Amino acid sequence: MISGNEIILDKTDLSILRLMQENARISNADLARELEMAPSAVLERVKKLEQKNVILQYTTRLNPSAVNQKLLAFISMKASDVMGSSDTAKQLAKIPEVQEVHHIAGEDCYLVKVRTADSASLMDLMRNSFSKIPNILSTRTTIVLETVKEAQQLVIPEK
Amino acid sequence: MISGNEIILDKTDLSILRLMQENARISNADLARELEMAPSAVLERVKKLEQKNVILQYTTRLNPSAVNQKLLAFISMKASDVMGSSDTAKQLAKIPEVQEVHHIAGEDCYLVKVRTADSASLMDLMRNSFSKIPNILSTRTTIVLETVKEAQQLVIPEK
DNA sequence: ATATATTTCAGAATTATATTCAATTCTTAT
DNA sequence: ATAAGAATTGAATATAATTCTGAAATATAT
Repeated sequence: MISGNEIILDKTDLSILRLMQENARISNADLARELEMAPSAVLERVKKLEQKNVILQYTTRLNPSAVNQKLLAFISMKASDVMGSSDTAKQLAKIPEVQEVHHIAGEDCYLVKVRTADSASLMDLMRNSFSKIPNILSTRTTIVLETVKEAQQLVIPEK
Repeated sequence: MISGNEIILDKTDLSILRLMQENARISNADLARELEMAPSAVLERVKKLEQKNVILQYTTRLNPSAVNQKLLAFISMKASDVMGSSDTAKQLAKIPEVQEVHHIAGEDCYLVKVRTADSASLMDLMRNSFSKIPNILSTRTTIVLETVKEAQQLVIPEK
């Protein structure tokens, strides 16, 4: 095998993924019933999908309000990164409140999705975390008033 | 209780949520071991968290490339919605390729996160789905070159 | 075409887990 | 203090996960 990493998924794999994306806690037995296969066969496929890095994570979507993460914002920023190096992005990614970091087309630009308790917490974050990252030339914050559709990953407070 | 829907989560609940957000397929037995509690007690809490809508969904994060969703873009749009009604957002939310729909501050503005196979698919989507939604006055597409951090929900092809 | 290797699958056996429930302990308000 | 309600435990049993083996199907090499 010279080529390398082309991942081929058949109909059965895709069905498994569809069911597990919908409900990650579906039992292997139920999966097998849906697919009309033996549980052992299904289990083997799931393990391969994990190994092949098709399945990245089983996660739980939480109600943001319930864990006191009521403010959602997108911050776009201009940075003076040298081509190829993206230390800025990596440092942004380390901040727990930062849910997503995307390097976007156009300029030296990053788009960051942030979730905090309120606007005061967001300002704290910008003062204490963002301001310590070098290369950031400017930021522009967009507050989300209402989210109609979403999948998320939240920062759960210690206590 | 006159107030109504204040959800109170204790330390144990938060630990459960933290563990389950990290790995939705953790067994109840393992959860109990981690928390040094009886499995039955943990199970009861998890069920309550589901009932109280703290837990929204157990989901599986997939490798976008593996399911042929290689292009990620953010589309910001101006719409002529009447205050309060947000049919536009609801219609956007119905499109499977649309992962997120946020109503953002500033003007009558929506921010939409879209994932497709490639730029041709994105253009198809804009021609065939977006253009059929009334009230949209203008759109601006931002292509993501690289994602450094993310949680997602993907459209899995039928076959 | 044929042999060989690889992959996929089903079914049985074993081990582990989920689930239920009655009894008990812990909380909280009075 | 104490009653009422909530949460937890532990044991029993119902379900499920996991492992293994061999058969079948598929792919690859000769």
